[in-house]
Parts: sequence; C-alpha cells; structure tokens
Amino acid sequence: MTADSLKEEIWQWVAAIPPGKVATYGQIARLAGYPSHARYVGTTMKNLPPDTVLPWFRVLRSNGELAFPVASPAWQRQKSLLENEHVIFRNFRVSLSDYQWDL
DNA sequence: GTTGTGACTACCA
DNA sequence: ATGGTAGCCACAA
Repeated sequence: MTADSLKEEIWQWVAAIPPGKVATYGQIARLAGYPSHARYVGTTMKNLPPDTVLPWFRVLRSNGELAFPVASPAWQRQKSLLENEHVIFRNFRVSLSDYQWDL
C-alpha cells in the first residue's frame, strides 16, 4: 500500500458518516484498517482544503469533545455545523451514546 | 539517519 | 471527575 492510499481510505470513511451522526478519530482509523493511526486521522482533517465537501465536522474525540479549544472560532464553527443537523451539545460536548455512527 | 510535533487514546493516580 | 503519562506513527525539518 502507498502513503496516500491511507489518506484516501480516511477520506472515504469520513465521507460516509451520515448527517446527524458522528464518529471518533480512532473509529475512522479502525474502519480504514489502521487502528493505531487515530492521530493521523486528525492530521488528515487538518490538511483538508477550506472548501472541502467532506463532513470533517462529524469527527470528534473519543470522549465526545471537539478537537479545538472550547469557544475558539474553529470550535464554534464546528459546533454550529453539527447543531445545524440536530446534533445537540451538552456541557461542551456531544453524547456519543446518542449520536455515534455505528454500522 | 535523528528529533520534534501533533484536530489521538487508554490507563492510572 | 481530572490531570499526567506513555504509546502511537506519519511527516517535516
């Protein structure tokens, strides 16, 4: 396998997260077949172009928090994108038991 | 080669 | 709950 095929696997799985659902970095890594690459999933999201169509905002930390510092501009942007599709925040985080994507 | 750096995570005090 | 840590691994310098 090549280096970018992993990146493409990650893109594919992120693209597959249904609206109103969320996944974790570790979950995407496992689905892509590289369970130890949660960090790389984050790196891949960071490197997406600003105009990407990928639903990067549906990817969260394993505890349901966003990866950005609370109340930062990026944090607020991601929060509203999620709220737009009815993902509700409670105490600065999403309840994975309510919203996590499971196949 | 090596080193430092993360949109990470599981564990443990 | 919460703060620290060790493991993780692609990537850039």
